[in-house]
Amino acid sequence: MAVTMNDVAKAAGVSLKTVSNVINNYEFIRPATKQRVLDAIDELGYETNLTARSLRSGKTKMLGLVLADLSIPYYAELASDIMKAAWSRGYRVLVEQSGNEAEHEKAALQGQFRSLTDGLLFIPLTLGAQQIIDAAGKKPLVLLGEFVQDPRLDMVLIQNHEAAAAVTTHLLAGGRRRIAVLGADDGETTGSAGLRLSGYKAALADAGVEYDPALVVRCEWRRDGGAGAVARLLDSGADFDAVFGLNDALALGALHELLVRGKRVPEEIAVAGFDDIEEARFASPSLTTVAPGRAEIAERAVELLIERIEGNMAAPEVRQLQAAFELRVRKSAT
Amino acid sequence: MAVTMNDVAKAAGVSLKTVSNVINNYEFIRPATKQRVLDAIDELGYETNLTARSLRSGKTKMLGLVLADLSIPYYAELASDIMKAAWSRGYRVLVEQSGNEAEHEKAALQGQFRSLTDGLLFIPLTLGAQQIIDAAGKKPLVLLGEFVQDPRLDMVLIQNHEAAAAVTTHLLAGGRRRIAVLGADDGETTGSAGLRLSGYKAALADAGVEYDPALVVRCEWRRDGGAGAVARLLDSGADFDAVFGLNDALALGALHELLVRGKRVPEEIAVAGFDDIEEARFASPSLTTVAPGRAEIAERAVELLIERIEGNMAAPEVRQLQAAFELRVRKSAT
DNA sequence: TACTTTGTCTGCAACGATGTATTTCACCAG
DNA sequence: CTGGTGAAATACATCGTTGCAGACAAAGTA
Repeated sequence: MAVTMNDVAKAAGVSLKTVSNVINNYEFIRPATKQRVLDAIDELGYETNLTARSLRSGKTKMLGLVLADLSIPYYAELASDIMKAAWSRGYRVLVEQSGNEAEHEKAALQGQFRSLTDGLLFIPLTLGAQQIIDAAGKKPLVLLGEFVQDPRLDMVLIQNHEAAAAVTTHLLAGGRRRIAVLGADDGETTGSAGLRLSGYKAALADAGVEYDPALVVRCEWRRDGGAGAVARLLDSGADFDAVFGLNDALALGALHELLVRGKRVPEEIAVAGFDDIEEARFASPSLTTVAPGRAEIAERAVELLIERIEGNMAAPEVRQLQAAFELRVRKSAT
Repeated sequence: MAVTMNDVAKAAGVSLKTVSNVINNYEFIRPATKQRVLDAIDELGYETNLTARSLRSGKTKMLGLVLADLSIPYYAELASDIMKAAWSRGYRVLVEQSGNEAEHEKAALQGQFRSLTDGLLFIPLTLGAQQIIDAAGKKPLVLLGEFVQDPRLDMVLIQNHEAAAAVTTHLLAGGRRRIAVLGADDGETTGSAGLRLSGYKAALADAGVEYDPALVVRCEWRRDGGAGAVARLLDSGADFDAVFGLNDALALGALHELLVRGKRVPEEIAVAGFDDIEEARFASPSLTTVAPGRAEIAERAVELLIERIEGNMAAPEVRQLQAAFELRVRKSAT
């Protein structure tokens, strides 16, 4: 059997509660007593049973993180940052993969996953604001960067519109006029895709360049999606001199397909992405993209969530933060 | 306050214990009673408090996973697979990033992290077998794929030697004779680096090609490490017609640097890696590499660990499994 | 009829910590 | 010497489950 507080208490000749007090840094303990307890802890190799503490205190010191899939580089990198941010504040992170399915997202918002965590960081992909509000329990919840915008929810936002506009403006400045967009529907206006598309449109309008819906291609936000979309564009004989992948995976897939097809990048066709994943820097040619402020998002989201958990949840003023983005100009679109 | 078993019991007009029995599928319960309890659960929206269950039962239904960093694609992809494998068996995974530091690895083996999990999947990078055995508690532990080999520990192994030999043989078959190796020390014989290096040497020997220590470059197993290593090779005027990165990140970094320097790949210099991360398929040119059986490793490791957790731990026969590997020939080295 | 067996359900204690309320004690002012 | 004060330590209940032992019918056996 494991060593318990009781064992320590006996060894140190104090009450169980005093041991608890020492461990929790209770203010009023005589240094001598404290030392005696500490020695006993050392000697017996005692370690607090976190499960018991959780049951009693109602806190687990764990944050939940719901994302589509860790095998997607952007999420993996974000998760890594979030775990570090949480760790430095004494929290652990329990990751749940939604696989981009509504059922899984809903399950993560409610249910037992919640009971294991003190609060949730959630990157919604299929659920809308109302569904989230309906499904979510009472525990703190912070939405991340992507899909949903709603005045009733705490969130840390990516500047989807502005950053996409910046990318587009950069392509336009390079003399490109026929910029294909990968990963959106022509009519889309909400979610990451919609917001980024609207940024693209706004930049075109600013530059007096006409918007051509034929250059907007719907596909999965993965490398193979990007590759397939570009293949279809080329096969259809569409005329374009640049490709804007709404995330880096799309852009990298497109880049690959273009090169395979013998197109020169950026001479014939420029390519730009969105996310600035590590891979972008080492692509050949290196990928021009926009860094949405991943580290800042992780940091602020964790901070905000923990504030909600530990602070008076009574202060119900919704907080919505925006991360600063930064254009990263590289070889694929100079 | 949350709904407890007691509330359900009252609502259903049975004892608390009966509710517990229903939830745990105890055999002898009259269907009518069972239904009444189930209805009450539904009506009240009861959900088991996992913390309380853990405290009482001593099981958390969580597996720990210790790896260097989720931002490294291979680990992220492996983690994703592991989480899915665990999920399908009713377990969750709690990830801990060691940051490749001995202190963190040790901390994860002992301490509170252990108490949150029923067993541990561990990818050791700095700790040796003896240190692991000394540090580890009594809970089940399965080592993954990489570093350590020891008859006293359960593990699922990558065929480092054989797979590296296969890659080297492939390069040799393509007519390459001066194959640089990135990510190892000349003298190294243990760990992933040592084992892969020895596979490389063996393949050379088999082909009657002389081993040149000057072609073995030590560096960090990251993209920038690979890029830097190749840069140093080129600057030193070394003569080589192929590069074998001991993992894909190294190879991709090297590939990038070679192309930046105007080398033609694979015509002048072939490049091959190890791991077959998703990114390898979409590099330009696509990366020849070896798939170490990631999905199988995840599956078997989880299976083995859960077997240890749930089975009689009394059966102390150490199990060491090997995953099948597969060479993936692509454009960077045909 | 009396006694076991089987099925169904219940009560109590316990997992290992923390919150609240309370007690003990030392110290100092009046 | 008493009373008041605050520091230091303690007692007890409690968080929400599950393990264990037992109660109590109904059914089977002798």
